[in-house]
Amino acid sequence: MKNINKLRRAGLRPTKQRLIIADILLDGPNRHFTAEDLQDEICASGNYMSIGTVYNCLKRFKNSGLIKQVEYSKDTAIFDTNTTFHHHFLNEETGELIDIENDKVILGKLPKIPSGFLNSGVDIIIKLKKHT
Amino acid sequence: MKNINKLRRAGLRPTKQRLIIADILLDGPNRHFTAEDLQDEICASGNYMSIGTVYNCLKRFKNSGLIKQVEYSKDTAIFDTNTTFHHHFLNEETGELIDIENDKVILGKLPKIPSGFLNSGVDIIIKLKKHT
DNA sequence: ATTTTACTTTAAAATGATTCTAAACTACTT
DNA sequence: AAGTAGTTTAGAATCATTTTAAAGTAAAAT
Repeated sequence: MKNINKLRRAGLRPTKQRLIIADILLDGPNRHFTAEDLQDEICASGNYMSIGTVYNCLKRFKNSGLIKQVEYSKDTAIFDTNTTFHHHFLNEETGELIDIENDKVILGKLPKIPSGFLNSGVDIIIKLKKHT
Repeated sequence: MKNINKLRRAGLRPTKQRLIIADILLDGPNRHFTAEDLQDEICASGNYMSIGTVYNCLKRFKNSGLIKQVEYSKDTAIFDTNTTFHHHFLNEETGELIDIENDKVILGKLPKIPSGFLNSGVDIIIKLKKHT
């Protein structure tokens, strides 16, 4: 149960609800999920949490760097427990995302950054369709 | 007034409403816009169109290849009159998008595509913040 | 240990973008 | 000119997300 410390280190008050979420998200393998997915898992773990709290916690976790949010999701927000700098494959048929670790991609040529601005991050999405 | 032919070639019945939108979108320089932006422009041109029709037309225009939709927009759908294969700068503070033509970026190394799938397109977003 | 204070959770209402519905309309075909 | 298939419309419906205001709880101050 060291998630209480993870929360404290992240500057988050370790409430019962945040610990439930931390236990679900921060120990297992990386994954992509929606707020509703997480609420279902909370239920499956024998707990209950209002959807408002789920959204609220996810926002705090994100702002504290415990999770990330995938930037190019359409209708529903998708969160990501992989907080490293990385990219994604996107299965266009199912919407499923697969991580691409940063060292698997190299940008050989970059455009000139508009003057007055800095490059603050590159997101690459490789869309996939089924091979015929 | 050859937009009537552009619509016909795209397989769209050239209704009054679609022509109003085509005149606004398809003649000037490229741009990024939301459904609401477009409705405002329609008003400014002295016409009226229900927001449902604006959405409906945008969907048809998109499916016919007359416009594109930017894939990684958050809350509001952003459309793009630039139908070439290209990428974007994203001003993180304002949400403003700037096109990056395809030949300005080269991917020097690509990850292995998961087996059973084909690469069906790559989207690159370079986020920008103001230079301090 | 008790009180205080600030932050958190909750259910429900509110919001905002988008889609759907069913009726009225219009472009195209015959 | 008449038929029919596709389109527009206002308004209702939907869905994800945020806000609200009250009740609850962790941490700080007494």
